[in-house]
Amino acid sequence: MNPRRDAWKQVVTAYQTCTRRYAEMLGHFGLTIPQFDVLSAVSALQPEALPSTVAERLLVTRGNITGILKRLEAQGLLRRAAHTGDGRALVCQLTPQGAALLQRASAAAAAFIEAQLSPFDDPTVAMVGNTMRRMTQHLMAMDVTPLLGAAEIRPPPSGTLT
Amino acid sequence: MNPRRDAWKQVVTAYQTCTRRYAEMLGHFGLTIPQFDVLSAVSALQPEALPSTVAERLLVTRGNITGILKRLEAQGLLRRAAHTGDGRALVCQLTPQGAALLQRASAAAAAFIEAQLSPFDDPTVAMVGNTMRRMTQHLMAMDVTPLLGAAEIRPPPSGTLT
DNA sequence: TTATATTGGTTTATGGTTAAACCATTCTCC
DNA sequence: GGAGAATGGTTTAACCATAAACCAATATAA
Repeated sequence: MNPRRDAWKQVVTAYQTCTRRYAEMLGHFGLTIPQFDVLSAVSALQPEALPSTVAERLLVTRGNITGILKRLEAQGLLRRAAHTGDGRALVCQLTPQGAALLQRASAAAAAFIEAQLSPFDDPTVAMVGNTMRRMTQHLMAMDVTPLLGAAEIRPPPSGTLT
Repeated sequence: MNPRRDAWKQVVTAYQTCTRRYAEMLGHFGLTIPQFDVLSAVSALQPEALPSTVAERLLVTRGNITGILKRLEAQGLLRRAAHTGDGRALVCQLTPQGAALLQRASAAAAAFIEAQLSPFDDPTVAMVGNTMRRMTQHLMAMDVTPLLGAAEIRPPPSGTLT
């Protein structure tokens, strides 16, 4: 119908399709996407990978990271130890198994993206990337209040009913 | 580092940024993105909006839809009634409040996408959309097994420890 | 018709996500 | 040194999502 809106819909569909295939691929390593992302971040942030730094890097909340780290630790892929010198902080480190798994999963992840982009030539990829970079900038600066009509009188749902 | 992989990263970032702002916008109407999507689907599927049809349209599982419909019904935006003629099926219908809310939220959603795309001219938007459409096709057909190295010997996590 | 398969919907278990409240520790600054 | 702010981490409540098991009703087929 609207060709511009439809184009954005194609972006959404491609992203979602990619995410499904990517999750399927990482599943072969026993990892979810967030678990792989956290392992990667911890590895990249050595030797001082604090959970809060990982959260900031991945653009998620601290509370989110807590659970993922807990599960990775339960799987023996990662250890958390008290930070010497700051009683609040934890330091995360990959176990040898975690490091080995990450290495294999990272290679597969890189190959996945290569394969995903393989039908497209460099100028096309660059043009898409550049457009998306500008779009992110624009989205972050965008003011949504003028889009709301006179309609935001609805209170957030109060009572909780399962 | 790798310019092609970085370009895809820009797509991911733009999508995630868009999703955050979009959720923030719909929050002014007391809706989450999945709730808005379900309301839209139910409206579009009148007069025979079965939960399973909604799930198929939104590319999510049936079990997912159950909970969202329950919450929308608890908010008085939607009703579920037994299907006359098929004892298994339910028929979903928006309440007057649900229909009114959807109309206002839909207008805002359309305006959001317009605003999001406003910095870009038609050829640019069309090029991105077309590339993404082709990418979706390619992703769906892609075989991931050759990307796995010799590494998928890892069993899915067995024991459950919170 | 009766056995079997399919279909529509829900539930359960696991996991990701947020916002908000909270605790302990550290930092700032008077 | 001590009051108060800021920081690192966890917990809780709410929601979304999946896969798998399950139930009831319908459809298929023998």
